[in-house]
Amino acid sequence: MSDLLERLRARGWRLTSQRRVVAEVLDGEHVHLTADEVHARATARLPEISRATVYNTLGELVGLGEVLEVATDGRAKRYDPNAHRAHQHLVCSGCGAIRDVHPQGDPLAALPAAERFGFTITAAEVTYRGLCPNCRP
Amino acid sequence: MSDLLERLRARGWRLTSQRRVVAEVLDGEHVHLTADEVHARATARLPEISRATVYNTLGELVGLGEVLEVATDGRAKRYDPNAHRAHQHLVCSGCGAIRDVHPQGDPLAALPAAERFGFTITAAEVTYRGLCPNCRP
DNA sequence: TCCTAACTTGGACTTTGTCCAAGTCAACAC
DNA sequence: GTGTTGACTTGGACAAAGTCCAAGTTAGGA
Repeated sequence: MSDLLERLRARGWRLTSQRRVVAEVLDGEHVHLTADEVHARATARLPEISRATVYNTLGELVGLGEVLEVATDGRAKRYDPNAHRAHQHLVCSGCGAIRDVHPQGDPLAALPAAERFGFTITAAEVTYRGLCPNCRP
Repeated sequence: MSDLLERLRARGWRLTSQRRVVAEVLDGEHVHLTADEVHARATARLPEISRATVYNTLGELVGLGEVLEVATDGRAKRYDPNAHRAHQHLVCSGCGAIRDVHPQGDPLAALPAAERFGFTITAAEVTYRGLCPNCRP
């Protein structure tokens, strides 16, 4: 995590307490928080941090490629700090739990040229849906 | 499309002019309209149709499996009437254009049991991202 | 220690979607 | 046809998620 702060400083980021707290909240594996959840956890450490700053900081981290934006349900976006290892997501249709998963092969390879309609394709995002052990009937 | 109206009637749907108009607006291939776009087009044919009815009707069509909900960008959901042929989506990062595409193989097969964390997986949604011919620099 | 551009703040605003009480009407029975 | 009724529609209020801005604050270089 301090790696992250170092990288950001190296890119000219001004290291404020607000940004530090947001970066700390987003530390770990299988972290997929909404902006509001990030704000709630950040507030626990820095009570006066504003919603606008959380949104700004998340947007900057996404722009820098340090955090991924994940839209699994059409509701609030989620922020995933695991940006440096390619992965996909497994989502429980019952409780909304999210896990990072690593499918075999390159999902891009499954799309033949004839199905690309002249697009220059750069990424493939896969969302697996199902029921987690706790939600299974 | 009248097939659709027949199927719906057979399931006990009351066939109102509002529902008919929404179903007509959602006719075609590569249709991925937001609820607001559906409302705008429906209003052109039936000026007094309300937003609430458009949302209700779209929700019912999704519940009946006649229309798919697609969340490609964390903004407004899109509604895809092509629900009876399995397909994935190709999205232009520049202009937001969406195409239905048909990758080879079953994306579910790429996820090994060890990566399923005890989930019962029922679906895999793939979003390919890139630039369409018009948006390429 | 000072300066200043960059950052943060709170609140207003927008977009997208949901909910509800009251009014309307499609479809069935006759 | 006509009447009846429960399902459907409506407009407006409300909620959730996110954006924008002018004014105040501050990190970090000089």
